[in-house]
Amino acid sequence: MTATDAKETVETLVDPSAATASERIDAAVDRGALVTVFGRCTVDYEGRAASELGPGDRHVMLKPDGSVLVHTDEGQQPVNWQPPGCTHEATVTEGSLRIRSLRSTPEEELVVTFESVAQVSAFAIEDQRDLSLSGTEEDLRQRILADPDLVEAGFTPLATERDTPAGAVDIYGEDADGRTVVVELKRRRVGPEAVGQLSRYVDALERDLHAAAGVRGILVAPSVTERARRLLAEKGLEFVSLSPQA
Amino acid sequence: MTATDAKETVETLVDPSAATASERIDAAVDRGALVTVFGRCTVDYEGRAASELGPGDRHVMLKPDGSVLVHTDEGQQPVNWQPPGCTHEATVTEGSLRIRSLRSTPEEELVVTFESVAQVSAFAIEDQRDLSLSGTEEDLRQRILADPDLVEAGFTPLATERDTPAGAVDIYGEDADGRTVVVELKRRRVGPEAVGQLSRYVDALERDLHAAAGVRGILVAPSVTERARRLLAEKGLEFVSLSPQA
DNA sequence: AAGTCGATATCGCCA
DNA sequence: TGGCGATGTCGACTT
Repeated sequence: MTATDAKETVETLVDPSAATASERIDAAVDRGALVTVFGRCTVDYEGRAASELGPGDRHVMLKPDGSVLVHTDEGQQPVNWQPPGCTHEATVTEGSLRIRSLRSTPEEELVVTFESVAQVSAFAIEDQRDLSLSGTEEDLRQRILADPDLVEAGFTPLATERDTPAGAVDIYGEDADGRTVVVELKRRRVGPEAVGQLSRYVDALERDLHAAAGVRGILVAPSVTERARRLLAEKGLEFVSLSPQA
Repeated sequence: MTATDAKETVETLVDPSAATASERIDAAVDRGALVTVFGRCTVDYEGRAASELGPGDRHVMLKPDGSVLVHTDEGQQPVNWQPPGCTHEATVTEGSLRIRSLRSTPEEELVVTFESVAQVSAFAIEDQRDLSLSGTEEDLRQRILADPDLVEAGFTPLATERDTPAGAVDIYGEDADGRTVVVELKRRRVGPEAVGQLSRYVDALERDLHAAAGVRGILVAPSVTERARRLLAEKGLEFVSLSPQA
């Protein structure tokens, strides 16, 4: 029932007993393997919220960093999970395989109880994880800092992440007339929330600087929704269409 | 190299050739199985953003609903993915297994190229997926509707999800003096963002109702950060401490 | 299909 | 560790 490849990178059990599954899972977790269990199970969670999930076929993944993912046949998101930093424990409880995952701060518990186990696999895994990602808000920031005229002719950035009582402003600067400008960046089309965010920063800076002259607020994004456009107009805020990519 | 359990719920290949892996993956996807592939691979993504991921050991999951998840040894979130609704295709390209996943609206492509394949599994999966979850914002709403005095003595809810030009208000009602009240609910401790949201609704309603008398805004959450507390005070908004659970 | 907002959001950064 | 905001956010619901 055990198949191990030449490099010992994978160990797989098919239809293991609860006792065998439990032993192998604990051993694999201890040696830092990524473990998967497929079978019919129920799931109970209690922590920030609480949930119960009745019987069904699920794919459970235990990662070396202490995270747990319970996946059904649908959805990109797991139906239940535990974040990194948890401790896992596999036991045989009333004849069934049970996997229990605990974390603290906040206290959270996830329990998966198997009615049957079709497969258990343990993978030796190593990864440099050097993901290079483009098209982010940071790329949009760099694009503007390299050429501030993209926002407006004569715009001069003075700081990024400038702190205010309402949070940090993406780009803080001044226009050709020397007026203070707050720029809020979004990598994609935005709705009312982004307007609210910009508005908060403008209010906070006007209070902070005693700027009776007024602080200009510019939302930079590829586009805005109709509702957002109206909110911008009502607040006297501006919009400049720009994408992270040229 | 093939192990199939009595119920044919799982089919697993260990160290398959690229050709064998490719065939079995396509066949399994076609029959609606959940497919996992473990091996050394690179990942390329292009769509809303773009990313490249160099060689490393990863666990790839293809779901029957068309989603793809690429997991490394760390993190609850996949390092790369594709949402439900994609079409998958496994091929042998230049001698290597390559899995390509496509979606439209927006156009997005994910390509996983394997240097080596340690294991391929196909799982027959069925699930009712009847998750019962408690401790949500909806629970907090129900708690208040059942006993409005929890917000304030004499508070009368008149509508939930009442629409305004700035979005839908969680609970819309009036106080003992007949003044309009907007209640924004949060299931957990909140920061400046929630204050901005409540503020937007209050502004929009005052404009909408020509309420010169003023609209009261109440944030209901377990707690608020210091910054949020100050923003509430500056905007003349109120806070009531309440959790989803009694 | 697009808009809007909740989420056990997660994740990364910074004080 | 908590606060704060971005995310290829996802997912659910409504229009």
